[in-house]
Amino acid sequence: MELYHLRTFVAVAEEKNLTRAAERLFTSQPAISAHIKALEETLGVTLFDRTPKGMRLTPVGEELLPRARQALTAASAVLQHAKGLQDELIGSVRIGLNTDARFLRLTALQAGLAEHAPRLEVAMLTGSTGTNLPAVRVGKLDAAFVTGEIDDPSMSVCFLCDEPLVIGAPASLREQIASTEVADLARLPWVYTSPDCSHFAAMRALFEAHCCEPTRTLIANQEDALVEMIRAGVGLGIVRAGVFAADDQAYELPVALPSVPLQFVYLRKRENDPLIRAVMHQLCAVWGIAPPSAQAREAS
Amino acid sequence: MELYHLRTFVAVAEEKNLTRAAERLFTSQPAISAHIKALEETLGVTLFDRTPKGMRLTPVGEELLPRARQALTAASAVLQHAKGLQDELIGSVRIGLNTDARFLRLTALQAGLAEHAPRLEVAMLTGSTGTNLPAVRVGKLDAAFVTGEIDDPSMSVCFLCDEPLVIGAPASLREQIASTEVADLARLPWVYTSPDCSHFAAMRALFEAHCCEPTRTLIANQEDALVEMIRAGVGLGIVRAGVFAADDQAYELPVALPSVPLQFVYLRKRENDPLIRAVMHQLCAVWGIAPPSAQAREAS
DNA sequence: TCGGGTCTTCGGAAATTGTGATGGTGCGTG
DNA sequence: CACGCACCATCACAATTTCCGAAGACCCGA
Repeated sequence: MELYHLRTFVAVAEEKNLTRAAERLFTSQPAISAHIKALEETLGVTLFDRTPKGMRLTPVGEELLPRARQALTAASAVLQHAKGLQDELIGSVRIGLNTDARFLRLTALQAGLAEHAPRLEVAMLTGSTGTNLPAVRVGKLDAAFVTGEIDDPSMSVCFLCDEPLVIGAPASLREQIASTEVADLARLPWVYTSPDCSHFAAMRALFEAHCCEPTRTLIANQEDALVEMIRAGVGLGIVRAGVFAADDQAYELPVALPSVPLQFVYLRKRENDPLIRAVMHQLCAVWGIAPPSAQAREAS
Repeated sequence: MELYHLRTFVAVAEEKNLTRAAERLFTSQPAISAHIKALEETLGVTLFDRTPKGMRLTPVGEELLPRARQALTAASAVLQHAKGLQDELIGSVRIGLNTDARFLRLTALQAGLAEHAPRLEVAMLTGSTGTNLPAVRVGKLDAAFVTGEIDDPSMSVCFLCDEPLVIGAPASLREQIASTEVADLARLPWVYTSPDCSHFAAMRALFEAHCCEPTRTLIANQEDALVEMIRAGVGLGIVRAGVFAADDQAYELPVALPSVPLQFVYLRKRENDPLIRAVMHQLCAVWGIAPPSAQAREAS
């Protein structure tokens, strides 16, 4: 038994006439006849009395008709519901963070997503550039914020802004910092970041340029831990410019450092995934960037 | 969209694997793949994520799955319900009567039908041989009791018993009835039956045999009307033997009359109709007769 | 790098379904 | 009463769909 049997059943019951039912279903009268015959055979009952005036439901047919209608309704409900879900994003998206929410403009991103995909659950998961990248690769994250150059052909990278770096120093060390010569600074204690963090590369570049190596004190792989270490007086460290503004426990040293790019990454093979596209659309709106599709159009 | 699409959808969702789903549905794996693909296309959504480990429902698929199940359940409910109705008689049967219920053993017939076809509505419609026959012919009745020989090849006739006839006379005429010679009786007033009643034929035969014609007074085409006319003293009449037993307003004359057969008739072309068969089965049980199928077997 | 598992795609075979013509039947009408 | 008409059933054949087995692509774990 298939749905077309039931559709024919209902049509014939309503039209009481094979020919009209056939017209209504855009097919031929023998086809309709065969449907009814087949249905009667599989059900093991007689649905219609054949009269010279047409088809009249038997009591059994009368009793089965509402059930057939119900089945058809249930089937079309699947279709109906699917149409409703057609362009709606549901499920969840996991986005990896690598620094504080305000700088990443997360509230705006969240607001945009909530408006355009109200049933989409958004998970913002704090991490770092070093943990986010592999997480995106293996699918633990759908996308992530990272800093520094990404050289991975399987990743799509979206540049958001340049992130100026500074050397942060604890207020408690202010007296020991006589000069801002790098060689002098290297003799003070430093708080390291983990090697896969872009700050680490910046630090290495700084000291290599001056042929010296800083005193390694402690490794922090989360930015907030790094910031806290510096404020607590553990040592110097490289942080994003501005984090110590209006902070009386730490301050920025006037040393020129290269900036690192803040970027948003996701797996390149998912660039046409509606979920990714929706996130990118909102993200680009928040950051005032042309969306990837527009970029692709420009490139072509 | 057809039911097999939904069946496949559910099977794949449960097995999470095309190959196993194919085995469960006794078909090949490419067929299953095509079903899912077609369903996704008509629904306009992606139901599964294809992974190297198998098929995993997307959130959309997850949401549509229960609806698909519902549709399948509704469809199988049609089948289920039909199976239940398979051998059950429902609707109504209309049986024409031509004389009183006790003589026709209707309570036993009704009891038998009620037991074996509880959902069958039985209508016992009083009439007469003359009205019952055409009613059966045009389908106003499904079957009927009639008396007298039936010569109609389109009818199946089932003999029930011989019905002895007598001449009934009102007590008020007792003194005027000197002899029971037919010629004498013919001079008295008579209550006629309608010409299509078997009693009419009996009456004609009686008087023709004695070369006389009775005085026609009134025509009654319902047996109970006839009986009442006689009891009221309107005239003599031919009735079934026994109706005036223990009646002080009328009595039977000791005149030999031929008996007429009581029969049960229905359209021959409906002899294999389950409704007719059920009625005949019960009727034959009530009257201690071999059912028509048994008769056919004996004849062959 | 290989073997085993997955899903997809492909061409051709098989089954199903649909078509148009034809036949049988009952009904109403001239 | 015969004819035409409307109806459904059936038939042979065509069109479509569905199905199958093989081969391809991909990923994972060994």
